[in-house]
Amino acid sequence: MPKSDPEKGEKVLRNRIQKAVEDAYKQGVVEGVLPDVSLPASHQVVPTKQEVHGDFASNLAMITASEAKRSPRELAGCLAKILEPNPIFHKVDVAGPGFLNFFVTTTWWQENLCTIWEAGDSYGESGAGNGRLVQVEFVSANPTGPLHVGHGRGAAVGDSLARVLKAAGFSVEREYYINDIGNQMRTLGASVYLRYLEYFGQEVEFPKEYYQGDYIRDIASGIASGEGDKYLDMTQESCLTFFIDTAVKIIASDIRKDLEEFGVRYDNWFSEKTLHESGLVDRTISELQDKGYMFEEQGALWFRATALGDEKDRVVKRSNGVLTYFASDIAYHRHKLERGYDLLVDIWGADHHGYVARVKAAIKALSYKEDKLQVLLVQLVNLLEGGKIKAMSTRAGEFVTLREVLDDVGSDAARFIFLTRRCDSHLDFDLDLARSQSQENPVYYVQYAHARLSSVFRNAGEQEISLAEPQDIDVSLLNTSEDIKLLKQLDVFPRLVADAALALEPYRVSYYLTELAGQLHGYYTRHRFITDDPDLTQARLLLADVTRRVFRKGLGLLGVSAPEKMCKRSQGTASALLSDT
RNA sequence: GCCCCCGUAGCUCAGGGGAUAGAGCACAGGAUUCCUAAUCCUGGUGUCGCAUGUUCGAAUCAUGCCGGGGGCACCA
Repeated sequence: MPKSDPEKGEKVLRNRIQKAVEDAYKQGVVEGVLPDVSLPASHQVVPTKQEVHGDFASNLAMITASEAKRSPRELAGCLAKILEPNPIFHKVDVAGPGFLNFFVTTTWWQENLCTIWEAGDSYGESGAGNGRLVQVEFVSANPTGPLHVGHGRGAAVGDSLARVLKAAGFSVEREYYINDIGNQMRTLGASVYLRYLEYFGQEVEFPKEYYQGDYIRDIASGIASGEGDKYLDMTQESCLTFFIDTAVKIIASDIRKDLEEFGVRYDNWFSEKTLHESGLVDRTISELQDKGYMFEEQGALWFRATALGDEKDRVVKRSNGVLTYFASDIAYHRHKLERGYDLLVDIWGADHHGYVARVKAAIKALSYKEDKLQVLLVQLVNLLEGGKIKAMSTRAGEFVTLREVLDDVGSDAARFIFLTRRCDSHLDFDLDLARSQSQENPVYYVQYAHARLSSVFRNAGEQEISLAEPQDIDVSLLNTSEDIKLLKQLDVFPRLVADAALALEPYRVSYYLTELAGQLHGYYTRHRFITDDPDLTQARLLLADVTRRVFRKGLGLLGVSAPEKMCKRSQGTASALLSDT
């Protein structure tokens, strides 16, 4: 058994093939069989989509054809002849309009398994991010009520993205921005105050625009039982701060608990209030004033966003002297930028897309490059039940909370489903599907693959079979088409993670895992891992071990558990979600 | 009206210059002496919204149009 070769891995293989093709062209020129043209930079060696096209394809013949004044197929034929003897190929084909198709030897894939094994639990990680420091800010829901399902999607996307970035060699921090100041807070405090009065039997008129949810009553009665009736004698104005602070504290801590139950932990909880208290908001505004990015009109102070790519100028301070939230946002992003991150990722609801241009304008005004900030807009979630959309009215406290969904379908199913779509596409979250303990539920499909492999090792343990050192294993026994397909799919993993990180698209991981699970299940029904032949058993256990690790790692990137056994959870009650109808 | 996103199989969606456009669900049939059948196998469907253009090549890029959603407040 040859030792593993550090020169292996999918990326290396591709680069090697690309170089081989280009060298072959030069050799052809020297030998006089190919016309002397400059090799275009657009030459690419790419993985193929179909098996019949081999493992990789080159488009060199097609893109040089017009300059070379020869037919692509003819050029490809010459190249193929030169490349054919290369030992990493067992075949080089000319196909279609002039593609070169490369079939890598099975030996390469088999030996590559040892390379993967040696990477251990770090397999899938890479240095694609070069240690660059990224901050991901997500959810950041106002602490005026519990999180709803839409926030859940943002949480799943943000957290998983952070995990993927970390695996791809970025340093990552997660941040939650708490809007704990401003008009909404006054409304929140006043809402609690009125419920507090009600608690003590006072007749109050509860305005429509106040927060209607029952949780407001809970907070009020909590205050009543903890602090008694001492606020009854005070004016609303004099005790409002207390009600605001208490309500925010309770709601924020509930939000935090919900998120933790969802597997999301933050490095920083950043308070908007502190931006004002430290004077950063005022300081930033006056600096932008000095730079000429501010002007006054009709008594208000405006940020000249149109000078920097936005369609409108934006108010920073209203004529009544009150700062807008945008003023805080400018200061907040400045604060983030000054903390030295190489990249800021903001994850917002799609309804905030009008905000992107103005915040980017602010970043430019602060003399930073606008691409320091990447905004991901997460589209709305439609909750489906019984094939119908459950309408969510944000007003009047009628919404399905994240907690209800978690209690109903569990964190794993919820996270997986949130991560099966690109974030800019609308997501139909089918509760019946998420709840179902069987076939249709995509999360179990992947988890079951992991559980099956775990079960194989449990059985091996019972038979006192343990995995030998890979160098003592004959990997050439992994020679069925299912073996080779699995080996190839495993090989793709690190590149997939790196690409997902660079594209800021964590959902790619769930696609990959679903595909890998399909291959594993197919393998499982056709072949046994534990066989009568000890050598074959060792080879297959090595494959099983590596595959299992990829599942564990991949599920970890989604924040989904990788169970050793599948066990039915107690059926959640559907009625819990219908309480608002 | 202006801006952003979307339009691909009956449904939900991948693919985002490359070859005969894919997967899941749904529908029908089949598979279990053997590591978990929450699994596997077989069966077919497409005007890639429409139209021009860019080129060796367009579902993919550009422009226009049609349709759906969202955004365009001294709101957040």
